[in-house]
Amino acid sequence: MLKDFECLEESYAKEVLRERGLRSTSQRLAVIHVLHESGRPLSVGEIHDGVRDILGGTGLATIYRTLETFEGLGVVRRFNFPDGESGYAFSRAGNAHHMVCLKCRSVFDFPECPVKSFDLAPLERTGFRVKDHFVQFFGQCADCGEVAP
Amino acid sequence: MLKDFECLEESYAKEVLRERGLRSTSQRLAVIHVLHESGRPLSVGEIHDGVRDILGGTGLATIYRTLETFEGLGVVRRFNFPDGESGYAFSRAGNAHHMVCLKCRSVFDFPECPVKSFDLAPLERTGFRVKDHFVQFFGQCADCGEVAP
DNA sequence: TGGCGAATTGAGAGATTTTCTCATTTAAGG
DNA sequence: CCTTAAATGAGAAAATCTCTCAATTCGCCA
Repeated sequence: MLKDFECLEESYAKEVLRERGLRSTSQRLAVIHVLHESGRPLSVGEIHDGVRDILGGTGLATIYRTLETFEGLGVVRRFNFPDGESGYAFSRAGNAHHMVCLKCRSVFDFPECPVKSFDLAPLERTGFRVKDHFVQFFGQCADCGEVAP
Repeated sequence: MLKDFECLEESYAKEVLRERGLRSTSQRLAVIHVLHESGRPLSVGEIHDGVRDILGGTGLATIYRTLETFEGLGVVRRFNFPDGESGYAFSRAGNAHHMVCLKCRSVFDFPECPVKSFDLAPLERTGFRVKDHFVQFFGQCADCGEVAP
């Protein structure tokens, strides 16, 4: 099952699961597969549908559990769009910097962490100690820009 | 009603509502009042409880409608915490940069937009056109830092 | 390869959250 | 004050998420 479709993302997820002593079930791999194929964040319902297309009757609870597990592992990330919608997408651990196309909703990773060039001095002068950050840029991706400039 | 408690936030909300031809109802002002008093993002339930403490029986639907309205006006913003929780807090229009204390959950505005110092060139070289950004820094605020260094 | 034990899943009930409807109330201009 | 359209309340309905426990499946080890 799924062998013909195995992608880098699935191999990566398998490895992370094994490292943590968790099992690589067909359901978990199917979730990764669906997310990878889409290229944009998917809702729980969309993921559920996608997984059922591959595996047949899959419980909704399993989708929720799988997303929770993967989010904890840093393999999947939840995105919140400005309009209140949200979805899940594959994401290598630790990558918290994204460009989100407002038109096609695709998500692109940054070439490098942009926060490195942020001037945090005035911020920390207030006594706040920065431990983590989350950065999203919204706009229009190259493909959508060409179609409707 | 509420006159004795009127704060800057309420005046600001009133003004924004008037500009758009929307009414300053006691429910809407109470929502602002509750958010202002708390200083941290509140859940819909917490806001509902807070408003009922002031006004008595207030419909939950009104809270949802009010938050939606205010979010559209940029007066209120929804926050999504790393642990999946979320809440609403007062926020001047356009301010999309926040420091969130992971301990007390307070939200602080930035002294200035940190993205100004960010070099967008390598990013836009990929064809992506940046139109908006959303930046959150997570860490420990000055108060929480003193208590538990 | 076959079997064991623990992790994982399925199914559906249940809890929670959000939306919707429409009669009633209320803000704000005249 | 009066009028009128905006806004609310109440509860039903829809959507979303969680939980439980018996059945299944993965991964290890012989």
